[in-house]
Amino acid sequence: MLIGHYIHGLDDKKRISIPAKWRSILGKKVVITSGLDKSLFVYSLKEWQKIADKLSELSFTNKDTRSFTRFMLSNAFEADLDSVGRILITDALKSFANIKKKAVLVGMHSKVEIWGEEEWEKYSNANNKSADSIATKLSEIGIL
Amino acid sequence: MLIGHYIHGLDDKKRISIPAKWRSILGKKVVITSGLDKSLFVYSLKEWQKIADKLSELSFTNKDTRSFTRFMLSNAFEADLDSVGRILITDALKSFANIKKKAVLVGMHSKVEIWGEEEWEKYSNANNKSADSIATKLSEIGIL
DNA sequence: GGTAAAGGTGGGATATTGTGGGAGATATCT
DNA sequence: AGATATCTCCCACAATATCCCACCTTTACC
Repeated sequence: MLIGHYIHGLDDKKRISIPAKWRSILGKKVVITSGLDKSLFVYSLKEWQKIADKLSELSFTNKDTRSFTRFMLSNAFEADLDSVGRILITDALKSFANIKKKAVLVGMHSKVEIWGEEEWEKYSNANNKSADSIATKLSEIGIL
Repeated sequence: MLIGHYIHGLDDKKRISIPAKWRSILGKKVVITSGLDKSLFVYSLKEWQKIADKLSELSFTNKDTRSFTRFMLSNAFEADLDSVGRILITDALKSFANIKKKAVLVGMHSKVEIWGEEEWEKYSNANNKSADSIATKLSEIGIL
């Protein structure tokens, strides 16, 4: 289970370290793609396969599913962890998530999200304020 | 699995490089034809055979499937990769996809799409905006 | 608190890839 | 048939990505 968050820097070669704790879970190869809220999604090869299978079931003659599949696949990139556990962030993904010098890696169950530092600050600040009201909602529906 | 996208230039001889990562998947010979949304489809010989089989199963008496089959087959031709992994784009296909100096190669599971650069920009800009609808799609197929 | 291990960062050498161009073979037109 | 244009195969170069090793900081442990 991937949890917690880490702030790591991107070097000149656009590499970023995957936290050591997560490496055994993610494996040697991962797939990174554009996600939601200006973040990137990182999947283990196994998890990605599940998604890819579902996508390939969609018919390419339907216009909507075509554009959705293109969104998911065109920015996807199979990245190998190097000998010290880093992956490469392509230019396209880097600018999609608005990542500058530092990025935030967030553990989200089975996948990792990567955020640009500023974007993360903005998002989590806005979200912490509403955490109370979310907690209230959760208790109302009996989860917490 | 073919994923990601690359921007490559067409030289004076109308050749374009197939990304090195994809060559082992596509093989030495590919079939290129006019696709959907003003893009070209590139299949490995094996995948093309599947498509051709499916097309032949379609009813000849139906007007729509007839014209679709014609559309897929009439512009298809077999292209060999040269010694450094390039294929030739005929004038007909080049103008069909409105390819000028640069083209975008998009990995779509089992096939590659080739877009004119401007066309790709237009298309992806028009589609990336709707993150909500993407989230909806994701939950529909059970990813989130 | 000091020492050892582990994790994150940086940089250099090498191999690979994308692109351009040339020579020979093939086709086309007068 | 000859000349001209086109296509195909092959080689060369420059840019870039990949691999590998070394450093430095932080963490853990005695």
